Amino acid sequence: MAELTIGEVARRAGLRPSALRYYESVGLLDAPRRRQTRRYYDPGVLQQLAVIAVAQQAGFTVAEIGVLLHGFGPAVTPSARWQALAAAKLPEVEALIARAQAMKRVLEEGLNCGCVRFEECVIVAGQGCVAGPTGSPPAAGAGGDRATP
Amino acid sequence: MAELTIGEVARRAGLRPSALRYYESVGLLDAPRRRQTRRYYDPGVLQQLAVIAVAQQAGFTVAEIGVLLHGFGPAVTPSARWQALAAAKLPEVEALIARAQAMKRVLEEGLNCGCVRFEECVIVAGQGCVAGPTGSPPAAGAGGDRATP
DNA sequence: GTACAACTTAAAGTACACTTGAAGTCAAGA
DNA sequence: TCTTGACTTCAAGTGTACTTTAAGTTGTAC
Repeated sequence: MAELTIGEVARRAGLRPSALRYYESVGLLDAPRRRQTRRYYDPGVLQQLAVIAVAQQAGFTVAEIGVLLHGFGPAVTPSARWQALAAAKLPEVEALIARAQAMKRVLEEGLNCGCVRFEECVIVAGQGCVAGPTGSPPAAGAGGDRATP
Repeated sequence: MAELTIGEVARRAGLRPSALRYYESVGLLDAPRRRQTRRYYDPGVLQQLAVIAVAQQAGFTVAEIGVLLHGFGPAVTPSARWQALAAAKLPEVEALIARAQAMKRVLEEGLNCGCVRFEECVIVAGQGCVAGPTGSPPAAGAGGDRATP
């Protein structure tokens, strides 16, 4: 059983066949050999898909995974590519964590807020709620201006 | 200066005029009065936009913000609506934080990894890297099967 | 030989929050 | 009056990672 159909690969990898065709079309996966029109894969493709899965779990986009797998030319090792990309991605992920934690704080303040109308609630001004049982001042950043579009 | 043009409101709120028209079209913003075809806003719209901004920072979608502002009928106070929605949203945000922290761990393991080829690196198998200076075992969850699509 | 499942392609669809473009209207200053 | 900039509507486009659909082909079991 050295050959796998696309359905078999998809089932083992927990993907849909359409995802495998998509990965092939964007260059993440090498084109497998064919008989007539059908694709037949070596079992090693499952390892490649595992690499892709880990990269996705790390937050890389499909385009970035393409660079990870094939970018920078053959002189650069995969490990070096991963490290270069990971070093660039880490601040993004840290920013995501900070944003999500800020969301959580806003939600928790809202849960503890006793204001009846939004307008009387100073959460809106970025200074925490005045009427609720929580009086803890939130993180810095005066309200009013959002990120420039 | 009791009236603001759409450009003026947009500038003060840090948005584009198109965003205000979009908010109006999906019901987040009341339709302002018009002279001829042009929109003229009361300054109070800035407070409404601030509420929308806070809700967005809390992770609510535009549809959810619509419920927040107008949903459940008039018998329910805005505060009660916020609390109902925030209680439902909090687990989502906590899951987002957990996912992002998992991403960060994967990236950091990769940065400390000394493997030359992906295939020799056991990060792929979900057990951390064997060759690198870090020997810390990662979180649970055996590799192989991803979330069902 | 026939039925049926699994495969093939290309194009379009999905979700979200807007933005962009085209073509036209309006207000204000010189 | 003319110009210029800001506005109007409506439709289509953006980015991401795929999925879905349609229409046709192939492999396998009976």
